[in-house]
Amino acid sequence: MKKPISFTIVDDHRLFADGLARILHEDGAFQLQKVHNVTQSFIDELSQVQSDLYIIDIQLGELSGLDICVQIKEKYPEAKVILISMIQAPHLIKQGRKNGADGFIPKTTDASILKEMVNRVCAGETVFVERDEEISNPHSIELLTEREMEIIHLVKSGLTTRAIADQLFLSEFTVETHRKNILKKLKLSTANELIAYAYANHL
Amino acid sequence: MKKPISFTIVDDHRLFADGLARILHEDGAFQLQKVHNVTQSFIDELSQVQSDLYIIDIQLGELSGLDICVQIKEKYPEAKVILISMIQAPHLIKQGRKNGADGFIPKTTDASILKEMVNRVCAGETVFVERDEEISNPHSIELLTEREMEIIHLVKSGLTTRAIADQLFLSEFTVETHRKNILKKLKLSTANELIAYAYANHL
DNA sequence: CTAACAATACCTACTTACAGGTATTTATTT
DNA sequence: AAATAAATACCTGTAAGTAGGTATTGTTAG
Repeated sequence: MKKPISFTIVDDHRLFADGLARILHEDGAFQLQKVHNVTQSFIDELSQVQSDLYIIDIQLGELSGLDICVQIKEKYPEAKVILISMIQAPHLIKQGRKNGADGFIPKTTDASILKEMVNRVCAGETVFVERDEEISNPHSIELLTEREMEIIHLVKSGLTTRAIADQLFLSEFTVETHRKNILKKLKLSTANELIAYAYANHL
Repeated sequence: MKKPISFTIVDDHRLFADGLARILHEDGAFQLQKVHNVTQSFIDELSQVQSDLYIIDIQLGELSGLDICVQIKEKYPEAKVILISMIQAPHLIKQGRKNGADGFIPKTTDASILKEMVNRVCAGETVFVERDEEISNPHSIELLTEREMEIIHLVKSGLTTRAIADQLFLSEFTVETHRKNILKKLKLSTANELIAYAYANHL
């Protein structure tokens, strides 16, 4: 007889969490807690109820499941964390590993795979389901440096070169250089295209 | 004893569809068909199996559930269609009504609400769950005209004023005027901000 | 009917972005 | 020790976008 495993599902999509709960329930898991209204105050709730396993959606509106993963691992280093995402982008998986997650699964996979994965993670394995299909320019994305990714995030939020330079305490020239290198690497020609690209590829 | 209702779930997120299937199954629904690999060839499949109710996700990667709704309503005018979406934006709900859907529900609602909704829709009602919280500048969005929305879509995809003008057979001046009016209405100052805004608010 | 709105088009002055260079410093790798 | 990559910074010329106007036409609501 296996020992009981307690789960916590963190997802602002109740319908998804409700369905997921039923899937896991079939498998004999209990003490199933669901968290929907994911706010920063969720961190406080963490200290009240500890689970053996946390299943966390990455795309949570305001917050990122990647950050919550870090917070949970800090509080409960022995707890298992599985990240779930709408998209299976390499950079998300990479970041998930960095943040100490025990597993990653895209929402495009099915219930049986999740169940198998949960069992393996609870047994101590780490299971990262890699992308099953490439997104547009995967190679190009890999080429980008840390600093360039940082610049992209700022461009994406609508900032001008001037504003980015101020924020990062850099020269405008430097920011423009980074910007040009980014455009060259991604084979784009304007900042507008870059923003569209970044959103489309969830950079 | 109620007559049996057949369902079809259209969603590229298997995990969501699997969970949803279990939620609906509890309610005594059967002939449950799930469609995951949603491609344009799905239209062909439609002619093979007819359901009483179609539950369709709007965000399907390449395709839009809004389009599939139209196609289903054309083939089976008597079939019920419920749209599901990650976001409860007014423009999506509006478009859903236009496209003949019988209901709309955001993923943030829970299983019990969905069940109630399914029952009501099958009974002939139309049920549109409106947004329970406002997104950033809801009033501003309403102010936008059809043409302005069209321009936004093109700006959003990274096109320049010149390219937009060519595509719409307009003068560059005209496009610039629209652009300025959009920025004024949304209280933004650059195209970059507009793109970021459009993506963030799923315009 | 007429006031308001939407869509169209033009103008000038100013700001920001882009293309295509060069160049220095630091850290890492061979 | 030399080569490579990353991050930094600068320059010039050209292209594109923004601010703040004006103005005409057609349609719609009061």
